[in-house]
Amino acid sequence: MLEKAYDPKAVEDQIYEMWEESGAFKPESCPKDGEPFTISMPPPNATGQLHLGHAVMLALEDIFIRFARMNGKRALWVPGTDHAAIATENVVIKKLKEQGMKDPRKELGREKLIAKIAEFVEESKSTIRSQIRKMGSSCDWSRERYTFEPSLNRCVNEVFCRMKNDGLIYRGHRIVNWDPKLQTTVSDDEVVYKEEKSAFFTFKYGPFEISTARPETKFGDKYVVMHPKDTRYKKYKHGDTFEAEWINGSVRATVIKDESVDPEFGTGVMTITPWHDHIDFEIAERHGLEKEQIIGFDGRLLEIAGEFAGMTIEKARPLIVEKLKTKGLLVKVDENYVHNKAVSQRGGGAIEPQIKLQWFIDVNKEIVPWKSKGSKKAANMSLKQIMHSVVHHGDIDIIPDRFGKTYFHWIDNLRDWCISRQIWWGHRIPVWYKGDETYTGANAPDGKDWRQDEDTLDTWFSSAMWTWSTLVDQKKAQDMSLSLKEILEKSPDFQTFHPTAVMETGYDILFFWVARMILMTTYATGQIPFKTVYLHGLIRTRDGRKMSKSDPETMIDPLDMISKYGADALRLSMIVGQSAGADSRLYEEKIAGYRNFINKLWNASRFVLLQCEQAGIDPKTIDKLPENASLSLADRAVLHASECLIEDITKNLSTYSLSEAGDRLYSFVWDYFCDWYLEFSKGTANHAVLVHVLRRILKLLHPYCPFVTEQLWSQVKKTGDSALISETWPKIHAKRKDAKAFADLQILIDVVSAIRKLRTDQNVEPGKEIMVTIVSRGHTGEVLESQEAHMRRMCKVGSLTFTTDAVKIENAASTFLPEIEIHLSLAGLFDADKLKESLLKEQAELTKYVAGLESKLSNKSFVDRAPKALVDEQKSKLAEAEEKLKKIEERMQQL
RNA sequence: GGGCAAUUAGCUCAGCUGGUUAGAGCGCCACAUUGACAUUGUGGAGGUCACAAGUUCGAAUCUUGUAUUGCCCACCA
Repeated sequence: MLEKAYDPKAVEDQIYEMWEESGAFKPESCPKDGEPFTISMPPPNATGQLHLGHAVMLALEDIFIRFARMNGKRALWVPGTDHAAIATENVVIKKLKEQGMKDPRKELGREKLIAKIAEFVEESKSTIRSQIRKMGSSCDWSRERYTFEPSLNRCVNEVFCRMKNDGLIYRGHRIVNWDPKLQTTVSDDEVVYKEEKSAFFTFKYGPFEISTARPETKFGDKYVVMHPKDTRYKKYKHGDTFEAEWINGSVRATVIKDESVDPEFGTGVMTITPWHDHIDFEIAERHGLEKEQIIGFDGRLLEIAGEFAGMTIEKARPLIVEKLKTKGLLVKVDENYVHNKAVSQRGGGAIEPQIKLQWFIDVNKEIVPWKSKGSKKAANMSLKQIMHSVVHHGDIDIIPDRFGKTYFHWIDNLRDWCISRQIWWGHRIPVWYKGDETYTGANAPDGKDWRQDEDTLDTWFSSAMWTWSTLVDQKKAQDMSLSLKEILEKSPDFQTFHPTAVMETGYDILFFWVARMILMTTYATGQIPFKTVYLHGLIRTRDGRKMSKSDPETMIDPLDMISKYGADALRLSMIVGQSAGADSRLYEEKIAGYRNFINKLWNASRFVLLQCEQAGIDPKTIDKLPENASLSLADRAVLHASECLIEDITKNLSTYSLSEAGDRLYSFVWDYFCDWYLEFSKGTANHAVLVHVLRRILKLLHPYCPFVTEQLWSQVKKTGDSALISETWPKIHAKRKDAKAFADLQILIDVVSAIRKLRTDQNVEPGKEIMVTIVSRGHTGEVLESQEAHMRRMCKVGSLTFTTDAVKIENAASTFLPEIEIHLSLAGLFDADKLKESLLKEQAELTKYVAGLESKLSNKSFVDRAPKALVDEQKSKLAEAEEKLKKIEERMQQL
């Protein structure tokens, strides 16, 4: 027999092991003719700890995959980890510094540092793996991949080379986001802006006044730019030159007219620093102006700064201002100027735009042949256009769809993607140099002195291939005689399981990752990476704040919660009540609430088993259900309800409405199955129905709470049935539907509730037996009479009298339902005042209700225009209410 | 500056294309408890659905505006 309370700790690990050993996670265990259904797990960073973001992702994907598996699909969930280039290198360098190394990059050199990082990653990976298991994730570990393993590296190199040959990857001097702290470039998406108050200076510059928050960049400024239509500066012509006294002496400056200048801002005139500002760079490009580097890659001023050369910006800024002031060039200072400072998302340091020789992906070159399903014909498109097309034409659905708009907006503003990074941990750029010669390929060409490009690729370059690079055959991927196309053709997994079914991830990486997977996969394979994108929101604290590592009070550690409440409870707490794309709040009481639910399910099952045991029946022998005709009212009603339940849950899960389905299951189990059906079953249990319905519940609930359902399944499954994970999804039996029985039982439930309320109103002592007289006619009367035993037990009623005639009532509390009068006799206990009070209250409510209905029904427009069924319904409701009101009035008179 | 969303009970949230007297969980109050379950049961209190106008026979639901909050994008030198 089961323990009194469910103890997740005692069973979860064992069950997981059992699943894994049984091979149930592999698609090979699914029916051979099943439709493939694939999910690529967004690979957690190999360095990290499992956090709530991962937990919610794992829970959602596991539900999708288990549902698909139980529905006979060949379900494959590919797990893996990401080498997370910058993030990982940072973590390891930080650790090495803590261990006393001053500059690990210099001290170790490239080879050794990479080895150190690799070593560290291997350790962390096993932590992540075990944490993923703790969540109950049914992913195929035999297919686990890593973004930095040889087969993926091959894919990266192949795609890079092809893109370069197609002219989609180019190398050029462009302005990029330089992170002086991490000593690397970062992409536009890796720059975040922080509001900052800083001094805003206005200086004299020749005949003009110019303003800046960054005087330290101004050494080389020799262009003043203004709007061509600005009348204040009409007398200056484009190309005019003038002498201006400046920081280190006089400079010769040129007037430039450009429409990008806002005449309303400041003086309407600005000087430009093309080397260190995106906008200035564009202006300079437009007019063919000279560009000069002012700040070095180490963040210090260069020779051009004269006496300030070698200083950091922080140090130089006040000195430069001071110097300009003594020269009489400082006009004013606004100390309260608020501007957005560009900061590195990874390193947290300031971003310094720089011009640098870097590798880029051209997103505007229209040379890739593509045809969306929804579009008429194939055309040569740019990567940008393909990204737009597949979502626009519905090849890919985004849930929730409002993110489609955000996605399009992002694409419209997309610039060429800088893919090179000056770090060591990552896929090295497969380009080789020797003198003026360049060679593109994974390996150096024959001959001496070929040097490989020092840079590595943006980590998202390789993760962008995740859905398919994880499916290539690893051996074939090492065969250098094959092209990428041939490798794909000879990879059975790729042929079977790609495109994947659904990509489930946080909306915060829609641009970073989802968009880039679409870009890379359509280009490299000619296929979309996934059919559906399901985006989940951020998990926040109870008061809506972001959980952050720096504030441990607010952090909820999923592993703590699992050991405290079980993985099932955690999963439910993150899924039920949350909708796609919306942030949600999580706190411990919520998880505890779902733990209670799991325990409720446990005990309900325990009750069922106990009933079987007492009757000497082995639940495992229970197979077929008896015919409907031989079942009790409650049995038929619960079977009907369970048919409806299957319908709803199946529909909701098929449309990714997980919260609705979870909520429905929760209230079915607790409010219907436990509170009513099991109560009815006490004394007159039908073991076949009990076990049958419980089995269904376990199946339907399994995707949500895999552990507890699997454990209970082992107790109630039919001999010969497999583990629940591999069971088939329940089918609907139309024959078992019996809406009439369901409605009849509802009458009974209403009566029982009404009697309970009377008891409470009258303060009837617990355990005290009471007498009840029920007046009802026709079918209702028959139903009630047939359920006498149940009613007596559930209401703790001593004697129950049924009659079809009105009765004379004295010393009784009364209440009225449609077609039913209930009188509760309480010799010596009857409190007329209390009854009066509650009748008065009910009368008042009812009067209001009746008045509302009457005015509605006397409204001609309503009667004419509203659907007839609605009008009839309201009419009968009115009649019912009026009758009830009459009865209450009569009863009041008697008192 | 541009865009997207949210505003319903003390708290966290449902409420689908307009139609019963607006729901749930937690919390609160009262009562119960050897019974599958105190990780429980029964009953209850608590909401003019942010505000205003409009469309409609009828609005939490549709339209417009206002306020507040949150997020994303751009970034003004």
